[in-house]
Amino acid sequence: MQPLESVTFEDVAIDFTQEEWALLNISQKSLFRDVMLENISHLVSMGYQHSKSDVLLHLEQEDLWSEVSRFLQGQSLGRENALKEQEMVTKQHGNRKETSKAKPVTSHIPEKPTECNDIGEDINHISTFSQHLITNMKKKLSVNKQCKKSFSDKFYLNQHKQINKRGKSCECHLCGKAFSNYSSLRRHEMTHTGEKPYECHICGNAFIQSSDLRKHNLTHTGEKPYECHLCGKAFSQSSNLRQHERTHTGEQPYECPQCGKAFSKCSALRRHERTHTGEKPYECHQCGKAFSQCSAVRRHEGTHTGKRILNAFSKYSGLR
DNA sequence: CGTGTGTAGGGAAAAGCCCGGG
DNA sequence: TCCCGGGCTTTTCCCTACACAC
Repeated sequence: MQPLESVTFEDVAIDFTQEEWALLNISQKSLFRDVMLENISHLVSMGYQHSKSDVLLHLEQEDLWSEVSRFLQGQSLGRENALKEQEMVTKQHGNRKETSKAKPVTSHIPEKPTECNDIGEDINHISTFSQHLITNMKKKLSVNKQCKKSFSDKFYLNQHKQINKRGKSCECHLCGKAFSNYSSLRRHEMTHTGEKPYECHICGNAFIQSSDLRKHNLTHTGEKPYECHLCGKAFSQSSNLRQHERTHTGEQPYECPQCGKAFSKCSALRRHERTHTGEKPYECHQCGKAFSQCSAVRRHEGTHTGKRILNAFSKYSGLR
């Protein structure tokens, strides 16, 4: 098989300006270090010959570089030794599997734009921005050793391998995603063009795929074909049933990369992660107090309502 | 002890997108 | 190549319970 293109350190490196670097906390810097070391190890395993200068050009942050250069010195002793050394680094810094297992955050709220040079998206808060940078680091982890391209997640990696195997490629000219056949690409392109050929005759909602429309129709008919064999509860979508079944099985596939706590659903993990980041995206309309959970702010707002009613009552009844 | 808050468990509904098979 | 069914993932909203501080 022909190598598609040679990989460079730039392909796996994540650049921070001093300003961006200053926004990261200790654990984020640590994650950065782990990701960079892992990326370098991928390159080494693929036979990448580093030049010290091009690595250091990208790694000019604090004493991280001494660790990186120790690692790179290890390479010069031979790839095997280098990998052993990297394993040692891995042990020193905990289980990096957890890092690579973390799912990338894909949604951003465009409010106060801070531009991410990596992918050109706008990020609303500084904390979100630094999180986003971390996310981009994580995205660089999956490297296809066969053709030396990097991919955002396992799915695209596997898909890419498939395409390599079949020797053909249908790539979206807008986002670069690759598909195994033309019709998949056509369908995908609709997500960019906004084309939605299947329209619900009841509510007018439109969908890209006929199966999506059928799924949607169940919300009108109230049909719930998926039933839990343990408690009999029914659901309109199989995935909702699976989610429910985890309450019986106790399965908790979503693990917090920071503290290891596991959750049964993705959204619970994301909610939990805000306890680490300190992110409080929900604000009370009355007093501006911020909360990490939507329901917490609503509950809090209820206390204002209660006070208002109490005040009104006191005023009316002459009490005070 | 009551109140407010932080946090987590879980239900419900829905949508987006991809894959494999016919 | 298209259609279809199925599956995975994510999002949003909600209610609730428990622990804890004040």
